[in-house]
Amino acid sequence: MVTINDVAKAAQVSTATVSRVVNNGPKVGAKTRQRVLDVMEQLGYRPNANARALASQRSTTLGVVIPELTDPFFASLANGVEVVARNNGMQLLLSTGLQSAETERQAIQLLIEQRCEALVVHSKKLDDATLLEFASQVPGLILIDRYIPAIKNRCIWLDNMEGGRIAARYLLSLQHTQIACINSLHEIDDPRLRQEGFEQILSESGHPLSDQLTVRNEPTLKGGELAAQQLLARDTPFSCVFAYNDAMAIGAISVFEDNGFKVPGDISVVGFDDVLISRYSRPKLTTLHYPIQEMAESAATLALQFNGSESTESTKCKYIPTLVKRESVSPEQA
Amino acid sequence: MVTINDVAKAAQVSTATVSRVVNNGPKVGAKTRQRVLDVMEQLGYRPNANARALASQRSTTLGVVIPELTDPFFASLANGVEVVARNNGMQLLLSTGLQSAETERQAIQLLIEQRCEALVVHSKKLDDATLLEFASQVPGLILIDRYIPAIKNRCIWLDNMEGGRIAARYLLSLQHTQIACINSLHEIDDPRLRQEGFEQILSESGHPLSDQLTVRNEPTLKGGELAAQQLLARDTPFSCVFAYNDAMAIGAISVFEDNGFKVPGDISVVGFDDVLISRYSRPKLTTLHYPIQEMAESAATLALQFNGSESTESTKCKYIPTLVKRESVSPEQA
DNA sequence: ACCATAAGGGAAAGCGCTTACATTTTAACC
DNA sequence: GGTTAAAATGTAAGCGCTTTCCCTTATGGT
Repeated sequence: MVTINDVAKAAQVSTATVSRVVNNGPKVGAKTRQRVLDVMEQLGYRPNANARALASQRSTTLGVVIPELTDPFFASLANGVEVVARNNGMQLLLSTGLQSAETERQAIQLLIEQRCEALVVHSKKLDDATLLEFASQVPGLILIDRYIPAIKNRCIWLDNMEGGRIAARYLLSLQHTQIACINSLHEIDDPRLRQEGFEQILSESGHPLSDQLTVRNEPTLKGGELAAQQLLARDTPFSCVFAYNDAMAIGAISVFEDNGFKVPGDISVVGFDDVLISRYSRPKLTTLHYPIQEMAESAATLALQFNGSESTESTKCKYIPTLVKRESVSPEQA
Repeated sequence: MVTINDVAKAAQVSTATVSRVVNNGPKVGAKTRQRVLDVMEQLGYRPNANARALASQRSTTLGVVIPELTDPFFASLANGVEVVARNNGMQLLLSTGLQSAETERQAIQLLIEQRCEALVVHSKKLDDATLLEFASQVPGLILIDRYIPAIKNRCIWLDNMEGGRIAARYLLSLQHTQIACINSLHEIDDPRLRQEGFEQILSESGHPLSDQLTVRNEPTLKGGELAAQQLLARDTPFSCVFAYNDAMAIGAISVFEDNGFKVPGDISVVGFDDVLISRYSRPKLTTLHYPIQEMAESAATLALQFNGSESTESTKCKYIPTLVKRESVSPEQA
């Protein structure tokens, strides 16, 4: 590969001047600049980002850790970070955590080794202590979808509990009283918090959530199908269900319909996340919008400025999901 | 950040020795190694990947260029590359091309500047000449979903025409004769080739594709809906449609059903790509499986070995889509 | 004991840049 | 034309590593 030296020689200037041209720095005469530019073009010069990063002590990469790329939810998250990277002329370095603490740790470490300018981390498996440790080592590290009080201004998270409340209020407002809940069985905060908020409102309304109508399963399409079957097998009537996420909701809907229940006619279903498929499904899914891309963008922006100055405490950290009414919920018509 | 020098000093060895330990190199005694390891641990040493890349002239990053992250198809592609990266202890550097020639070019250039060890590029907008130019500059550059004869062993592509043929044969085998086609209006090869293969078989069978039953639109859910409406408005009866991709297929299905046609009862629909949503849709979509993740893995592997030695011509470059029969197609029952 | 040999470890020269500082050129003014 | 300040360019010291030699010790054979 042609180096800055080759360019310097060919253009009969010092490497310093070439460097200035490359970085659009000042203090370069118009003629010289043009000559250097021409030589660069002609030689096909591509500055070595590694050397640049090393010499300048700053890099043009933005790192992001997500569990997996193929989940549309995380793809949106990565996308949000990518948008910010692009807007700042940076590159996206992506590592997947694959749902295991050890891979999550490795992913973060690798990104640190790459000396990313900033890091947006989605970690559910690593414990607070480990994350705090990383955060203390890396200034531009921001956690997304996670809340750790000690570094609360470096966390961007969704108010899951409020999400549960919103769903509950909505269902109650439509006169539903026999309410079911399909939750994830993963041992993370989200399922717990969503259900907690949900139950809270139901209890307050005098229609507490019945254990009979609460089931857990994998937070996937398949898991939703199984959960729906369990629910049906309980033989306790219900007119609506609050699902942990859109995938489970859609899985559940297909089982309900296969069993002769119309959605939303006989059973209303509300999902969570509002990922793309909720718009593709039939009926289109009523769900809680999780503004993940927006959150990711804000996380990345925050990460970038955190790295620079420690100021600007103004960023919004807590996001509230919003209800998106589509076609999978109707008033109770008993 | 603590550097190799700090470690060397603390462990009372030279940086060369530390380097050897880090790289698991030979020529370092067991005791020394352990001492260095301890110091590294204690100081929280993280080798600087940029410096490493610079000094060793090889990097641990694998670059990938895709149009966008949020499209599940491309997410799978990126995922395939990520898998290979992970298996080789490397990192994924991702750039999106955003469907424009200029951004595609920039994306590639940026990755070159990062000195990725290998590059998997999905480009539809850049012309052959530009791509050839890049390919000649970067040994480890592989094109995916694209075929350029001059560098055919560095291309991994799908036989779109054969895909069209397979769809056509299948539909014909079910006695369909009034056949429609919903295609993408993008000016790239894929739509053209798929339709070409499709038409070829139909013509051979004596039931050539009618212009009346061919419509084009954006290759999206919305585009599929619009296309279906156009088709319906044509007032020419048809019993099945071959859609450009799953999104269009699903969009079309919803319009058909909204207009009182049962799928597959009245109208059969076959999609293309077999992305996740095709399994979430109702009815589940019969479609042509595009083994994009597998192709991406193979592309990344190829890219990596190309970079090393120029040998191993054995890689499979052409992939054939396979028919996945699900629920959106039934025999003609006229 | 003696020397050959191998094994462990160090010195130092880069890798391709950036950048503070020094130097030269140019332009501007009286 | 001479003086200066400003503008343009060059010099060179790193950035944090890797890696080639080279040197110092053990080791073992005789």
